[in-house]
Amino acid sequence: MTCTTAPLTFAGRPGIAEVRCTASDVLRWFGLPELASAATERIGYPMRRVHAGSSLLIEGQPFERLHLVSGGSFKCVQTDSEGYEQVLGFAIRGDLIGLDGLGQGRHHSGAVALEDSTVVPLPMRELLATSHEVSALETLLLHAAGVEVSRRSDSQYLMAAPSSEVRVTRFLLQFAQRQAALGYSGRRLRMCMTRRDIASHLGVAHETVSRVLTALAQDGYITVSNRDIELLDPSALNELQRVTRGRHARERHADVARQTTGAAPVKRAQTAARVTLQ
Amino acid sequence: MTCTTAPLTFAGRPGIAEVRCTASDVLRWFGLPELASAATERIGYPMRRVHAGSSLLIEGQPFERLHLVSGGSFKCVQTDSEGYEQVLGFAIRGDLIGLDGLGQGRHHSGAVALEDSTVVPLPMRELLATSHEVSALETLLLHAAGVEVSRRSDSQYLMAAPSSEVRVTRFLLQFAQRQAALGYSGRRLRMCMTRRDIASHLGVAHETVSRVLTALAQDGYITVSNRDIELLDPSALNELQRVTRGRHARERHADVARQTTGAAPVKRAQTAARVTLQ
DNA sequence: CGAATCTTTGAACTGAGTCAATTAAAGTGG
DNA sequence: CCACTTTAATTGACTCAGTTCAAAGATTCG
Repeated sequence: MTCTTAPLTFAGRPGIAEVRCTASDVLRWFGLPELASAATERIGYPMRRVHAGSSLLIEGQPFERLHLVSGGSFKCVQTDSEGYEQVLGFAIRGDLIGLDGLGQGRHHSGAVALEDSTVVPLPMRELLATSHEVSALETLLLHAAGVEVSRRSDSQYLMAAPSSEVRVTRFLLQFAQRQAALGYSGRRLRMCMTRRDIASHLGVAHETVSRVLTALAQDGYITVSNRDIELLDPSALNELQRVTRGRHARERHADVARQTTGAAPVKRAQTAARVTLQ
Repeated sequence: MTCTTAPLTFAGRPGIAEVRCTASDVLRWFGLPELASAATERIGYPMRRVHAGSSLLIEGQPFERLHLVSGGSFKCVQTDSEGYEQVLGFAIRGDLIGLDGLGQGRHHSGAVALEDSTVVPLPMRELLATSHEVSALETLLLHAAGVEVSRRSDSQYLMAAPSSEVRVTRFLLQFAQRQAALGYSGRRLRMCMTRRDIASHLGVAHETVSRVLTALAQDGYITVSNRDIELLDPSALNELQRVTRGRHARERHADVARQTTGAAPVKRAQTAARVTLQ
């Protein structure tokens, strides 16, 4: 809930010089290192810490700056009139938060830190002014917007999946891919969000997320240890994920299960068999 | 599938001068009339016709221009490896199509005309060049990106709804709102898409869309005549739409049904009664 | 170390998906 | 303009995946 507007010092200790970074750093974190130049090297931004659980952005707030996540992670949420919190997505290092504000000058969604995190607040006014001289920043902005739209498409694709098993699988693969793109392991995942957050994002009950994860683990596709998930068989997961609405969803699924029967433990194999028999 | 790249003449008749519009027109259609100026008046764009059922954009195509819908409507789709067509959204007059291409320089989704339509193709290269002098175009671009992100959030909210009844209701209300914003009636809706398209967008079976619509009609909330839908009781629909995951969804629903019992025909009232009794 | 939150698991019920069949609408071509 | 085909929409019957409710572990955090 706290959202200090005054310039923050690192670790919240006043008197210590605040940590800063350059526009070049921003471009590199965002994934456009080739745009860094002497000009961007001269532009500096202060950084800001956000503690686990506190809000970086609140819905309805006027849009004044974007935030680049330089460390940690966030969930982007929209709270409806009943108090239900819809998770729209998760932001990790390199992601820009707040682009929805570009439309109406007001944020339509909030952002909550999932762990202690750091961001680079980028004042829009300044950014726009500078971008006329330094075209790299203009490119950054448009590129970011495009990436955000694409990412939302992916989320829509997630949520449209016919079965919750497919939804969870798609989510795992997408998350793994993003981690891999940052240079982390695409197999050993540390999930920074709760099951409830995942459930909200996928549009299912949180118990279902739990059940699907244990089911996938029983099939030998993954291992689950609390928030640590390892993808044992990404290609098999890829098959699972492909199942779509309309065409023989169950058959396909059975096929996949059958292929891995050797590795699949008893309980789950029965399910597959029962399905196949019909 | 056809996607002519050569400059088109109106109604496809060669020899007739092509229909053009100015950047001022574009700004007005998009909803930013206050940005039109003498400068934008001097910038001209040709327009293009797209026949019902043909593709304006194909997935994977390199991103070269945005398209402003000046008449008609489109569905934006993503086709997965199994051939299943996921509808990401619908574009009507004033909407910009193709913003997802800003990210990777390549379109991740396609666009298909739902009826005979007209668009204004805006070449990105030209747009970027001009925007350095005419800031209205820069504003347009950023504004459009923000609106697009917000719109996707709305879609995610749609798809996350716990029951298909809520999903369809939210969709109707959102669609009505967009029509109203364009100056059309927000009550009498002409749905330009098929039930299947709606179903895909909401992540439900197309039969379910049909059933929900007839159910809503039986309750007296709407009337349905093929693609013409009239919202009889928007405020009641608003109540329905508010139902979220987790808290007494059924109770709430029953409450709503009870309020309108007077107007509600027999069959549906029974349903409500049964629910209330539990 | 206790409180709170998160996670898992079980049991029961039902909403919505699938399959199937009929009706309606919209094209198509003679 | 009217048969004919094709596609869209509705409706019914049946079944199961997933929600809800409940309760027991696990983990985190003051």
